[in-house]
Amino acid sequence: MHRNHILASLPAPVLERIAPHLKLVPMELGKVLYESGDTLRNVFFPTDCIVSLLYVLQDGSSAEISVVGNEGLIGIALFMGGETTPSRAIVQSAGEAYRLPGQILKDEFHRDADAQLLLLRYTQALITQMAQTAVCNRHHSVDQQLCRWLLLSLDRLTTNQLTMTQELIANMLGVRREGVTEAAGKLQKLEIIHYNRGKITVVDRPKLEALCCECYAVVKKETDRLLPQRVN
Amino acid sequence: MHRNHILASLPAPVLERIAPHLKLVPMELGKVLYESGDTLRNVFFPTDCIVSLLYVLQDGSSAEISVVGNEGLIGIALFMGGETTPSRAIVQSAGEAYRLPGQILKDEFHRDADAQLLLLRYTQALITQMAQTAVCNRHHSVDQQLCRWLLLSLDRLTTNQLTMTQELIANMLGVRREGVTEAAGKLQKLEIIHYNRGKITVVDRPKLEALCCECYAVVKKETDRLLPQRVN
DNA sequence: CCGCATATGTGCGATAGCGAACATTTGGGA
DNA sequence: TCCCAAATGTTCGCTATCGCACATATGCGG
Repeated sequence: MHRNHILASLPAPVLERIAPHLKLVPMELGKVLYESGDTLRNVFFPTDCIVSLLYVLQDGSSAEISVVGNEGLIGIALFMGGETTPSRAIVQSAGEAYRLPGQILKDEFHRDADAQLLLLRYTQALITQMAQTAVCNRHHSVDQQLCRWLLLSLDRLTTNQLTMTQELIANMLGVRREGVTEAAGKLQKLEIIHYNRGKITVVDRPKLEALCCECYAVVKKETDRLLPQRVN
Repeated sequence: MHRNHILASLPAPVLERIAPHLKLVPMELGKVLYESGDTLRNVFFPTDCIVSLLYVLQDGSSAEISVVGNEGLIGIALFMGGETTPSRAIVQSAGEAYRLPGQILKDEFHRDADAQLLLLRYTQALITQMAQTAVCNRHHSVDQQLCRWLLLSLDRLTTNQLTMTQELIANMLGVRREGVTEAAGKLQKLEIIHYNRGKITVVDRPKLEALCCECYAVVKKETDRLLPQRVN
């Protein structure tokens, strides 16, 4: 359970109480944890998977508004009192996560002040990520945003390789697949990444950070401030 | 105090306790309530003013990530545990607001469960607005976004006239002033709005809603669901 | 090891928005 | 009343991204 930073940071008594209800479940690539408007029954604490929160428009176009890995949890709407959200949560990188019935977390949220503070601070970090995404969408190029996206993913993985087609990345970024092809081609030419049929390997992370817009660093800094126990 | 929906919805005992600390203060156009990174000392409950939350990039360009009027409050980072946020809060439409020392609200947040639920649900509504803004920034035209922005402002005013130059709107939307001029010109030609040197009058709201992208309605619906006591 | 579904590459015209330069209008203060 | 700063209007070339069409490459299942 220590592999998820939120679980690892919960006060011992809280963890003891919820432990019996935690179940490690597989998270397959592409699995939808919840659809826009669904009533949330469970929350998920990723250990080694990555989940994207997407907003989907009526015409089917979409944009990723935040990414969740082992630094966080999926289902904040439960303790925020909303029960549902207008977003879709989809597994972007396969792995595992601890599943917990929402009510159990909700109970602890109201019972333990430290747990509550932790969850609220994580939520604020998530808010920062969403807001910065909004600005990034407005002002930065696809090239820069791809760098940002790769860094966000990299931070949530233990390897430097991700399994992800350009088509899927395009969906996340809310741009055309061709745009991603072009941006990724540039990065490959610069020997920063290497990719092949859905496998992307980042070979020069420093250069990736250099090409990226400031949005990545802003969010990372704020997340580290809010959740200092976080390792990544 | 009933003019702010959050204050109006607080449990009576809570309101009684905080009332002595509430001070009605003027909110002048352009006033910055807090800068990115500032430690928040007070929270503000607008009665008839509008405050924008902006994210500002290093190069000075910016984008509005949410709007707060009498349906909400400014300073959620206080009870979310962060104390600061990377955003700027600026008065977009003059008026008044109740100012409250942050610590007072924080105390009530931890003391009264109903007050806490209310504040958290408002925060979730704000999250929805930010996320939808991110998608809107990605996929919709300046024309549509101007409509959305006008509707958001209109909802927070008692009149159908707003005091706002195209230059300022451009800052909010994160686009060029000329882009706003063009979009506003179209709306004026269609007899939907009328404007003159910083005064904009909306004369045909239904048409404005028809031209707007879905983003406005999505956020409104979700806000109404989360905060049913809201009048607007 | 063959074939096909899937992933990636490329080219083209169209367009929205940008950046800059400059013209025009207008209302409030000296 | 007049003037000037502020607000709005207009033009032009430029670039990023789009939408579409189609070409090419490649790894997995039979």
